[in-house]
Amino acid sequence: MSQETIRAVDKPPRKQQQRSIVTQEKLLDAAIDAFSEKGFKGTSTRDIAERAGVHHPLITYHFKNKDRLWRAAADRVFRDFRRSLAASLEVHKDESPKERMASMIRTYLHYAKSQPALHKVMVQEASYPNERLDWLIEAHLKPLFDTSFVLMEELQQIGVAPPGNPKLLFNMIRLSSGGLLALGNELKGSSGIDIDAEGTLDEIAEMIVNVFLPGEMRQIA
Amino acid sequence: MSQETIRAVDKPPRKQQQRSIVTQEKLLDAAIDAFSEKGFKGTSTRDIAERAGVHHPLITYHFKNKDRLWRAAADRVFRDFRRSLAASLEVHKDESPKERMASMIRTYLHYAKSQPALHKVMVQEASYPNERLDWLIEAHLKPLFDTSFVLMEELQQIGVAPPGNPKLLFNMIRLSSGGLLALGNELKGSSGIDIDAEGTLDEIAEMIVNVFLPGEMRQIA
DNA sequence: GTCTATATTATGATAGAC
DNA sequence: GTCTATCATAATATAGAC
Repeated sequence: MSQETIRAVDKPPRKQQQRSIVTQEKLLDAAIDAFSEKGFKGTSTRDIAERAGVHHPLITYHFKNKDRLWRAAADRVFRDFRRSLAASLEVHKDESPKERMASMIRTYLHYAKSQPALHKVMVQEASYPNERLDWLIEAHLKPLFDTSFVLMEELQQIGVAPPGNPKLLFNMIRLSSGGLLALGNELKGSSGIDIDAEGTLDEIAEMIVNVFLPGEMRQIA
Repeated sequence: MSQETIRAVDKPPRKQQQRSIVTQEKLLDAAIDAFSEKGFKGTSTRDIAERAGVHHPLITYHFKNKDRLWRAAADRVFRDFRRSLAASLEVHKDESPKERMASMIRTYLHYAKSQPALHKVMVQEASYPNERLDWLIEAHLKPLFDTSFVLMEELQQIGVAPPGNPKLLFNMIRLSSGGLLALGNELKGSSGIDIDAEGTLDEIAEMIVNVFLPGEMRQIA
């Protein structure tokens, strides 16, 4: 008794809790992969459990049901990405708007390469109206996009980005970037583009900046 | 007996065959919608039969199995699109390369708006390696893309399109266009963009041409 | 060509032993 | 916290009546 009390204050988590966290992480990793590949309906919880190397009733135990597992998986992907993005924005916060947007694009590309679910999950769920999509928009997409729209407008005002609806322009950047990575399986066959080849990612980043932010910067006052 | 023989030469299809075609068309329409929304695995043949207002064993009767129904549905979408594209190319065949590509983009946008499955099916199947994707690439994507790559290079040579890998550039156009239409459900909530609003499609077309084909045409010799 | 009935397998979720 | 056993439902596909 007293031993346990001392341990609880000293070494924080008990062995049981540690193992639980490991199981949850394994399930989340597997869920992210499975859901991004086959969508919510196309994925079975048994498949997820198998990928995680875990018995399938444990999903109910840790996440209550399939829907909550999906949300937990999406949370992890988007929270993770937001952290990467915030770190990148912090590093470049004193640079020009063009440099800041360019580094956002690079961060997005690199994150989406290591975690294709970022883009795939959005596309899978957006393919028909449903509650998960509504939740995704409110919880993650809107907060993420709103700051980008402001930067986009700024870039148009100083003549770096082409004119037109800034929200449309931003979404075009996002869809080009995410789409090229999400369609890796197809691009090799249809276009001879190998997304995994050395240098391809940088080539894509450079081209996107070139196309969407072609203007030279005008000095402000 | 003799009546039937005369009819078979005169009025071509028998009543039975006509009804069969109608049933097949209804099933194909339903299949295109369902597969593009929830992917191959996420769609049940029962759902397709219900949407078509047909008893589900009829799918086996007309298409043998789920896989062949999917291929028949994809065939219809892509064949249809190729016909639209060919018609458009024929109309603009004597115009400048820039005008030809611009009209290709407009054709793609208008077709993908009326038939979102064109883009959605590609994205759904490309999300993980599988046989249907391989078939789609060989049967439809490669033939469709190869001619576009040539035109893209031409546009770069005359300074209309920005430099860089022309295949990458073409895919960016395709993903921006198709993606904006396929993500209609999301864009309204995340970005306040209403894809169904009067004029939005033209606005998108204009912006894509602006961004990807910004150069003025140089006169050749 | 169309339908009902059914075989077989997969799926989400739960109960209860350890 | 983990496992086995199990239930109810839904899926693909087939057989055979009409």
